[in-house]
Amino acid sequence: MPPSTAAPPPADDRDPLRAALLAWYARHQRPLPWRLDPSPWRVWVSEIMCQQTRVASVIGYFERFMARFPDPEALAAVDLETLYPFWAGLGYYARARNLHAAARQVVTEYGGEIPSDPEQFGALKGVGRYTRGAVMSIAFGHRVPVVDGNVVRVLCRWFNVADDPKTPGVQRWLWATAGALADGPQPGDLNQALMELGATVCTPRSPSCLVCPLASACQGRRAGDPERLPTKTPRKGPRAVARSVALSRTAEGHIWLVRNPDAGLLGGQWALPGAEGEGPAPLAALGLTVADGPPLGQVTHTFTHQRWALTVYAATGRPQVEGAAEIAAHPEAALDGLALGGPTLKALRKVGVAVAARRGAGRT
DNA sequence: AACTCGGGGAT
DNA sequence: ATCCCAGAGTT
Repeated sequence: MPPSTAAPPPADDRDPLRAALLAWYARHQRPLPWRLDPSPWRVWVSEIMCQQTRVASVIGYFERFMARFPDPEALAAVDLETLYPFWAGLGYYARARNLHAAARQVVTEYGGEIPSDPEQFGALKGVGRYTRGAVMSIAFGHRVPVVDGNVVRVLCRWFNVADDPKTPGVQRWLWATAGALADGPQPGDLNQALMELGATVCTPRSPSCLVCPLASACQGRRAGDPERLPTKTPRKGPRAVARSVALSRTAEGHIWLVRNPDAGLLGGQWALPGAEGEGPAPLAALGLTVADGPPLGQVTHTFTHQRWALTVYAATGRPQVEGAAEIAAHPEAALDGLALGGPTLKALRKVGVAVAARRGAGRT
């Protein structure tokens, strides 16, 4: 029923639970680094890094990033190639490019000061409705909502919403309901409380309803089996892609790598030269001479929408890859300082090239 | 509205 | 193996 009414719950139902959420959050929040010092820049960077990424895997990247880029000016002053190693392994590299562009916007348009106006901040590259709400509420205290995957789950269970949350009607209801909750004291804490609850209590599977501050009001629980919510849409499986890549060394033993163009998959990341297809033929098309004998190894790497089967061949020669941003031979000792894509990292390890297990360890 | 865009932790 | 995560941009 809630989505069809498209109205937030009445205030007198909302306020006691709002207080319960804030009390629960004050007691049970995780001590995350950006909560120690919630400056606009730190909150912004944390929100970008956390997009579609678990908090636990962000923390290390966040600390290294902030040590090297303590403010928008520091990021605006470097080029993308300097930034990429700090993002390598975190995924979704357009986030890094957009943040870099946005930092330059802040410097040129706002004198280096992050705008506190939601309209202005929301116009920056890579800042969508969620990130705008998060930074504006957490760092500036504006009473604006956030709706992320956690909030969707919490609200759909709380109000027993069985319709697909991706539909426009439910989206409107979600933002309106989250907006009503955020419209009060401590909007940043309230927003974080909803997300924290979704991340630690109202989890996708096996929610801990017994310790939930909303349990008595939860309509999804009252209706039975809150775990069925939110309704999930069936997703397509990844498309299978066969790729051949080459381990080609110079006379000095340096390894030929190519850097992907910024746009597209693994944008800006270094990779072993290769192409779609099976066997040595795709590599010969790159001007490489493939050694006789069996391939050096095989690895698989699954993205959201593609499943790569990578075959590594020993080869000689300098690769000629159409559209590459850069082609260069690197000594093995220098590989750790490069932004290496996931599939290449796996392939190098598979064929015995030592690469540090630690990811995102940018030079400082 | 449907795709693209990563990687990993939890189950 | 599957799910899904402090989403945004493009088509």
